[in-house]
Amino acid sequence: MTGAGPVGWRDVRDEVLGRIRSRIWAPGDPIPNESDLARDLGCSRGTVNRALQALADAGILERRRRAGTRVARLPVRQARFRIPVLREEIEAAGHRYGYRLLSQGFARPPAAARRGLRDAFPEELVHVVAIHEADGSAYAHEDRWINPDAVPGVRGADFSGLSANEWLLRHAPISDGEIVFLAREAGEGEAAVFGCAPGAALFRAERRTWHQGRPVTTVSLTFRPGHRLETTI
Amino acid sequence: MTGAGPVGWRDVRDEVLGRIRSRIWAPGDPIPNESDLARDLGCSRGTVNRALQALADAGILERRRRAGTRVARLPVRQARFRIPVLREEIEAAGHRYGYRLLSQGFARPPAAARRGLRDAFPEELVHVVAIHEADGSAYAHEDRWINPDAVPGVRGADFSGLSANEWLLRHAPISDGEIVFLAREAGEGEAAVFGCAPGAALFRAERRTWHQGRPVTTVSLTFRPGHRLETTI
DNA sequence: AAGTGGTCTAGACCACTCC
DNA sequence: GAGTGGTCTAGACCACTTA
Repeated sequence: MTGAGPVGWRDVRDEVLGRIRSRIWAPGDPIPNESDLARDLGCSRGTVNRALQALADAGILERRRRAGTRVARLPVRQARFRIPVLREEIEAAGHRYGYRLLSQGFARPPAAARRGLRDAFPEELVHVVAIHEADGSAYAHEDRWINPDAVPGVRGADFSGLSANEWLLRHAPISDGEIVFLAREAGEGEAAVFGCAPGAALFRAERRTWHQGRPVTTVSLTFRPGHRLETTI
Repeated sequence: MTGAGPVGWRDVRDEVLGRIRSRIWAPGDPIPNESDLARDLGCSRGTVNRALQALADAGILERRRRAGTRVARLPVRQARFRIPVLREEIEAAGHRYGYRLLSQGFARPPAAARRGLRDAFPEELVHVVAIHEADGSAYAHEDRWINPDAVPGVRGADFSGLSANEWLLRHAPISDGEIVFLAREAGEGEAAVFGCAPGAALFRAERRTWHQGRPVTTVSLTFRPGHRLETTI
């Protein structure tokens, strides 16, 4: 390295990436330790550390104490996507957001919903069904169960004006969650909501969240036909 | 803070998270600057910086120079998922992986595929169609177009034994990419491959990748009925 | 103009792991 | 035991933004 100018961690990252792409360092190969790299690149070890951590975080490098740093054999591609509140997603796309509460109650969840919550939770849960609209037509159908033991005050909440999603964001802390994406054929109800044929392929996201081990909510969001979830690597 | 013991950046992160969850710092509120926090928590500014950067990265905080750090009003949930090579995904699930090349050629892509590649690319592309199997039955259908200008040697590559996916991982560097997930109704060909009814809802991932602005490959992966993409928040 | 986060440095100690 | 990455520190300068 005889490059001029300041050396930031992004420069180090790009330099390392370049050496990997040009096969100077091939998949599986060890790369020099941080101190040597720092001397080589003309910066401090801290800067190299930051760059290599970013690359390890992205799956390009594998690092282990004492064992050193290696180029990953099969670079694990990762993608990340934001999960916006539906209202923001719709408004960001330039459409007018609408919300219609179909039902709000207190009931025993069916077996399918119970399975999703695992762990312990009361017999009866708050059940909310609603439609999110874009420019007046149905955008997504929401079917949600909320554990009142984990969310104080949810029994008295009114979800006719504010969606349960946004209400929960403000009132229920969350520590963990999982999401499942799948394709599903429209049932009679969904066909009516979306004005499509029964059996049409719909995109669905099922989300379950916990707070410190206690199930908080499980929600199933079914999107109108043609919905696409886009993300960047 | 009168806590004893060493203060690591994870401790700082957890302390800040606790104050947010207990509403000491509510959504939209500004939090103290890094120097004050460091003095308060009994550590150096660098440690605070690392913790706050992690929280900002997770969407919990919003930070801007001069303007300071605030608790995000609508915490943007983010999910991240790994995109494993299909062989690994199938083997990790405990199944036997199989691969069948259906066709490999050189052709003009249809309009739909051309649109996906945007930018400039040659008239004719390498076209690969294959099936990935789990325990002998079809798991995913792959339809891929590869830009020979961006991937030297792809014209002579043989994808009958090694999937194009793995071949490309070893031979084609990638700088950017995008993925789209959607639900789609099975056509005649897919119904035959998967042994399902035409019109069944199938989960599909479309991925496009570039290297330094040049399109490398576009691939459409259609999964067998019932496929679920799972991820963690 | 001034205050904030972004980053680099040089040094240090530690945890982990492989030999 | 020894070498590696993980992390903390104290200080410094800079870039950006807002008042």
